[in-house]
Amino acid sequence: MVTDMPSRPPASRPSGRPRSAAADTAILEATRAALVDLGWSRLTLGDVATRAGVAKTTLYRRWAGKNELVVDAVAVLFDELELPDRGSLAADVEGVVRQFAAILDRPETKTALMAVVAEATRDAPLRERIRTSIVERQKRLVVEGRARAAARGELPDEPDAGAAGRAADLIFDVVAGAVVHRTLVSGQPADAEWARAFTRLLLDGLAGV
Amino acid sequence: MVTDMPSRPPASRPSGRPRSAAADTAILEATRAALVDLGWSRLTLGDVATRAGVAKTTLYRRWAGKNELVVDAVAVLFDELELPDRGSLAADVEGVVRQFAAILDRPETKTALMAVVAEATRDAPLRERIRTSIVERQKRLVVEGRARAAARGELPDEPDAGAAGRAADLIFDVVAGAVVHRTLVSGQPADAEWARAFTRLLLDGLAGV
DNA sequence: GCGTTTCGCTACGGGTCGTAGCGTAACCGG
DNA sequence: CCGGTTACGCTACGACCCGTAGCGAAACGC
Repeated sequence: MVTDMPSRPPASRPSGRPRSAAADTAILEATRAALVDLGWSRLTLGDVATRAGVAKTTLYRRWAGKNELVVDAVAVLFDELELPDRGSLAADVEGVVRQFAAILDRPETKTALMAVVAEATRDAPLRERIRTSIVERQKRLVVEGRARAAARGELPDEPDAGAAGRAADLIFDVVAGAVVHRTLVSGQPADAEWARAFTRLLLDGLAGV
Repeated sequence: MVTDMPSRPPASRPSGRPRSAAADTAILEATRAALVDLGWSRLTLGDVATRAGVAKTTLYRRWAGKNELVVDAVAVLFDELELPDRGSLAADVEGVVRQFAAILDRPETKTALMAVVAEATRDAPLRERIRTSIVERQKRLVVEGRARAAARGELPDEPDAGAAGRAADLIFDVVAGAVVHRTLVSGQPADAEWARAFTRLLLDGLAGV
């Protein structure tokens, strides 16, 4: 979404014809459909506009380019992420893994996520956009699961806030990275059996197996 | 490399002007340079040909397209991977992490690796090419490190070959995935401190920290 | 020399990009 | 009801890159 809000909260009626909210959702939906049919590289903005029943110029008025559009189109899929309390740290870890795996199983995300990450290596604003709209939503689950485990007494309390943050970052990179690598690089499904084995490894370590 | 070898080993002299080996290396080198300067998306084959001092048609005679070319150009960087025996499992794990991190620190690999992986989700031959020329070279280190640890008695022997293979796959996805995610998604360096923390997590597990 | 294959070069049709320009539509205030 | 303002649909455009065809010249083995 393009955030060019004038910094005036009271009665922010910009006067004039308002942007069609229906067009926004239609465009994002068309983008996901195009990703499924064509993949990242063959996807063109002209095609998306046609699918959405919208003029190409309208698309360019709202998004700077392909990268930003696809990030927004895929980001909504991460809204469904949530972590019900399953009673134990092991069960919660497995729950997180299953959630990540389910999203990465969709063809839209398979082809789009790595592509935008690749683009983000040379585009700081895009990197920030990905961070806030995708990465942080995932990370929330990890932080939440850790807090629960600490409350249950399964993990030692960490008084140092800085160290706790670094630990959460590390665990997040391990969990998300493993699922992504398994799914996209190794090209094999992160199914229930794999999730169980990964959880055991994460909790008990290499020596514990 | 295009492997259109005629299945005739004896005296395979195809008669005619041989392909310039110098052109191959010049093209791959020019590709890496272009990746550094332009990144994946702005890289064009015409530009690579110009940089290499080679006609564009020559490039198309040897590689099917951008994907295949970049995979070959980046693959050679993984040749330097090796795992000197550092005496303990922890030290060896840290060594592997440092090696992966060093390669991912280069701007060529940063922008190229995720891009080709994204393309590979819709291109099975490309996936196989990546597997044999990049992934397997990394995986070798993990298998080797595990064998050493077992010989030292740091890990229990695994008589079942199938289970051992699955375990190696899992560990590889965890190690490589964590480094990749840390570097490219979280956008932070996998430095010595991080490698140490990760190693401790991998060996002792969540509870051990 | 002869056949064969590669090379450099030029040229081309086809596709996508991102933008400009125009007339029309929607919403607001007076 | 009527200007002011902004969004929309449409068309057209130059610029760029793609991938290939066709040519003459160069580099091998025989």
